[in-house]
Amino acid sequence: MPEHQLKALHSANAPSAEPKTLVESAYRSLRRDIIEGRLQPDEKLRVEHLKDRYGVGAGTLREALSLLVADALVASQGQRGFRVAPISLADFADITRTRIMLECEALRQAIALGDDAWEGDILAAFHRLSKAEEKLSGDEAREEWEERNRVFHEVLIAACPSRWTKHFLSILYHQAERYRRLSLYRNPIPRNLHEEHEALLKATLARDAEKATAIMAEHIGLTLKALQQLEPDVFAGNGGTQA
Amino acid sequence: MPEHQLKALHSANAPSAEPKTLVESAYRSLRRDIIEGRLQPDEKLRVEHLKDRYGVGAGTLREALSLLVADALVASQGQRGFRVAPISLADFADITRTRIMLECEALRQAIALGDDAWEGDILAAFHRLSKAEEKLSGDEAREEWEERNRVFHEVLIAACPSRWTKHFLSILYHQAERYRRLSLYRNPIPRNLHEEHEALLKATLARDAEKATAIMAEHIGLTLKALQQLEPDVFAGNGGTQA
DNA sequence: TCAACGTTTTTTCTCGAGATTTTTAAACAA
DNA sequence: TTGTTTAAAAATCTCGAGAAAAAACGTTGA
Repeated sequence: MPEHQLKALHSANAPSAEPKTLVESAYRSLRRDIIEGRLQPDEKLRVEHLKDRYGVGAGTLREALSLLVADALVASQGQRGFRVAPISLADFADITRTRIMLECEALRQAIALGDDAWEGDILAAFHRLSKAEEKLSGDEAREEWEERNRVFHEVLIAACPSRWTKHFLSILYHQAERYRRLSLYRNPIPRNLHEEHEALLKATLARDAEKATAIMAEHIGLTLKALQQLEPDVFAGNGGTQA
Repeated sequence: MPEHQLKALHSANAPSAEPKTLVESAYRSLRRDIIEGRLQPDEKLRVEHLKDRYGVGAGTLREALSLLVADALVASQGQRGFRVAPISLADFADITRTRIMLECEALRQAIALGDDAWEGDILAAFHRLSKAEEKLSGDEAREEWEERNRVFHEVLIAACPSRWTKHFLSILYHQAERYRRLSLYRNPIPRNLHEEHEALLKATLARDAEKATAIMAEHIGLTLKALQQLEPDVFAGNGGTQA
């Protein structure tokens, strides 16, 4: 029964199956609020307050928080409750480097092993992403763009046979999403995301692994560069020197 | 406060700090029982039975199980409870390959960045491991050897600055430990573990990154080869074709 | 003014009981 | 015998209340 393990490994990005339990429902709401910044980094998560906010019991919320520890979006300290995982530039640099290593390797394998159906899926995901890019001006559309961007990256490496690599990448992607929002808000470097994605698409379909991975590394690294050129006050109240 | 995040990321292998809550206590006992095979792969984990076995309440045990989902040692299915994560040869092959990629990269960085204290720690860990290897004949000593082997691998890459790489490696190490026990029980290939570790030590201290990573890849890969040469009935009742 | 101590308040952690859902088993018809 | 429907049984999921710990606060003393 491979389905179970896949679901377990990819619990972080289950396509969009309806949450069947209150725990899962609270888990998703919490994760969304953390990634989108409504629950700020390093903020204390008091169970008594949050159980009203999300309309569940204390035990249920506690269980949802335990699941978020898996994604490293929440940190639990011994007997002193839960906190939103802190952020720092050093941490994002680590996330970016690790993600580049894994995602380039996955892409290399996908290019070597992908079949026709895989190519088709990539084209479809790219098309949907392009459509979302056009109407990115409105703030509402960002939600949709973020989702389609995730799917595009996911489909690119779908032909990679390593479940573990993809599992780790999905964790890193969600981590990076927190930082990406900071970057987009301030908009320091005007990027032409469409061209980046198109170059990635063409190199991949041409089965040019060297070129594709180079573009991918550049593409992922640009968000880090953007954040590095930002004033450090974005990370208000962090530790700062972790990695 | 870097300590929190480190603890969160490395929750899977907290050095040996006393468990301060019942949840953590149950979490450790459960993880131990799963890794050592007392709770068999794919076995159903009924909360009502297990809460007696571990002497905690239902909610507490449920929370501990949620934490184990993080390590992918337990899989939770919608509204149908928890299960021990299944095992398969394909899964172990994936674990091994991914681990080789990450651990070699980490070792390369450690060799480039390690200082004198790091070298000293490696020597100390190697010495303790060697002592444990001598008395490995008895079954009791395996516990100690396994722990010192883990520390040796951990210290080797301690100088690698990437917390995320080390976090993922600690997950993979625990996963591999389940399979390693299967391999040791049957003992198909007589390995000279001491020589392997010594070669690894010498190449690392000589700062020969190419040689060290080559030895590391061979060292990690041997357990997979041993299991591949074993009859497939070791994985009784698995899916078998996942990766 | 500052530091240390003990009390009060808040928060976390833990447990058992009740409501839904899934699974199992039996009964019945074709 | 086989398949479907129904009912009983088991397990999961959820909640609120009580015990233990940590944080906050004010008081006391130098």
